[in-house]
Amino acid sequence: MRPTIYDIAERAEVSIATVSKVINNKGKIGEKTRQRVLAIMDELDYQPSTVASALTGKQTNTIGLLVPDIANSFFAELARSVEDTGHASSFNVVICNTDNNPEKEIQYLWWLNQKRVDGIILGTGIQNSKALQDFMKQKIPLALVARDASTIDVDTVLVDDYRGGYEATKHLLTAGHIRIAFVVGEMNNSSDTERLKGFYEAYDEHGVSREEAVIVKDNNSIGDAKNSMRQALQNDPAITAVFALNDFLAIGCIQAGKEAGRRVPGDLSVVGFDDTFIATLSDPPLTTVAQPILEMGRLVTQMLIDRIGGKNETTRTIILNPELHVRETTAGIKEAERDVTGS
Amino acid sequence: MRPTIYDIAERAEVSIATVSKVINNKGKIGEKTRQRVLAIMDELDYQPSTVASALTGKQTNTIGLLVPDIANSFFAELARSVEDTGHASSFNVVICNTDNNPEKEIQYLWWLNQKRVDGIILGTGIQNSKALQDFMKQKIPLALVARDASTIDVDTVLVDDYRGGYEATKHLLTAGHIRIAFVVGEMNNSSDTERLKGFYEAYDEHGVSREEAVIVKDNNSIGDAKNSMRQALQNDPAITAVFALNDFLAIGCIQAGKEAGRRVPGDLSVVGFDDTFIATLSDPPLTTVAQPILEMGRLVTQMLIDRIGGKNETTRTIILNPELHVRETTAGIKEAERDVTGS
DNA sequence: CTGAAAGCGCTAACAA
DNA sequence: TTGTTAGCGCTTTCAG
Repeated sequence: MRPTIYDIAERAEVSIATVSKVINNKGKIGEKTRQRVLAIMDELDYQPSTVASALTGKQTNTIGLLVPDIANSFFAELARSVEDTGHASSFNVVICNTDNNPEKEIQYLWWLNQKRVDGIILGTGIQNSKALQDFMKQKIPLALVARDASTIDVDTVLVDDYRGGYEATKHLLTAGHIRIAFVVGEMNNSSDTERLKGFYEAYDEHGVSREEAVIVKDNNSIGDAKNSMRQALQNDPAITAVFALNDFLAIGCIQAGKEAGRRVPGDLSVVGFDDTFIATLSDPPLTTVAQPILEMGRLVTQMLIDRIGGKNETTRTIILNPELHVRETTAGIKEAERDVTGS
Repeated sequence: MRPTIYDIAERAEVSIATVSKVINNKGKIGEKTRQRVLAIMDELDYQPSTVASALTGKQTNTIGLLVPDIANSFFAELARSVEDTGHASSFNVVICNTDNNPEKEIQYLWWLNQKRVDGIILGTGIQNSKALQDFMKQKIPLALVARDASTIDVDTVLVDDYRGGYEATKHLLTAGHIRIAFVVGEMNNSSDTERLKGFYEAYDEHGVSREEAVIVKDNNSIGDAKNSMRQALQNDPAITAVFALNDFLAIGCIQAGKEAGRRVPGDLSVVGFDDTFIATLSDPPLTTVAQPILEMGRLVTQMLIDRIGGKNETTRTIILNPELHVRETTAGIKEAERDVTGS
């Protein structure tokens, strides 16, 4: 069996209280006894049980992270950042894939609560806000990332989605594009709707009728985006640009464009969102609205840890600015026409 | 404060033993009391503390997963599979990013031990095998995935790397390629060396001198693979094909090839390894040796859970077959020549 | 500086 | 069928 504090105490001929003190170096203990205890702990490969100490009111040093799908690069990169930041403060992180399924979402919440994690980061929308309210009675520190939930009072880190949508669209409109496809997944969260608002705002500002915009929905997979886009291109050949709400969708659109004989960016400009590593892998490299993923992860995690530690009286919301990274999937419409006639 | 078993007992006017029994539905309890207790538990949002029950010898229902980097698609997909499988049996998973750093590796191992996780999946090499041996004295169930370690006796799931290397190379040799670049990262694990053996085996079998092969190393990042490959192509223009040990490296090579004016697959054929989702995103879609990632995750996790549950007396090793997925980055050397002359 | 003892929330005999 | 009680391994007063 694993040695316990009693084993150490016995071998060192001291009381368990003394051992406990050297473990947490608290109180005053003679240097000699301290060394002796330390030596024995080492000799027996002793490790204090987090389980036992948690029972006495101490932390579990574990936080939970809910995301829709860790296999999705955006969340994988976010998770990496969260874990790194947690690790730096001796926290472990438990990952939970919710698939945006409301039942899984709250199930995980309660599971984590039962395990007495010290805090939870929500990187996923919580569809069932009533259930969330209920859960919050448990008073587990919570923090939100990349998803807004103005109805509840929690620490939050997000990107200015409205602005991201605006910048991307402005980039396209300025290049002369009029008929732009707005490619979105389910459109079931605040990020999507905010980006759409920014999208329309740019239209208004450029004096272009919102009628010119075409909204394309899909089930948020690359394959489906490709199909929807192909469809859209058929129905409406006047489309010369697309703004996709994440890099995956954008790549699906590029594929659809190529298959439809459109050169990118010659005949079709594409802007994505997120700037995960796939944006640079794409051919051509994808112009996209970059979210500072690593920083977002770092910030939420730090906020959560601070709150766990009892700092942070009032809840805070940090809004980061997205940044348009212009690469090679966007071109001016003039250029496009020249290309077309020239060939 | 959160309600405890005492609160429930008091309100229900029964003893804590009774409450405990209904929680775990053990022993015999009258249907009436059972209902009453259940109702109260529900009313108070009571959740038994895993921490407390773990202290009495029960499981924590948590497993650890060590990987080099969750942001790497291969491991992200693996993690997803592990988490799904764990979830189905009510286990949560703690992720640990080791960066292949020996110190982080064992640190995580001990952390997890201290938290009394029920088992650990190693999806990363453990460089320090002496430290591992030491750790194993703790008798925490361990399982290995995607990495061989014949020196220690643990359940293992892996892919036949030798065969994967052989198949990929054979595909290229059969197509007429002779001078093939073998692009690898650090070459610090058994997978890499096994694949290399398979690579050479194919050379031998085709009666081609091993001298024709050129080994290209890099620091296992896409950018570095690109640089190394560019270099290699300059030094040795006779290279007509590359076998890269993962899809990232393969994409780096495609980029290098394109920049060097080589058409893919016209002037340069590329085969990757893993078949993560980026293989299909690539342009052109990447020919690659597919590892059954999801199945690997499912299998290790299930093995580990079985062992935790006390089944699985003897340790097992499951070897899965990789499968060459031929897509569009490989072409015959003849074809390539025709292309060149024809243009 | 060191130790005795109570208690954290739950499980599991063992009684009743 | 239900309750009493002794731990699980550790922290934390409070005495010495």
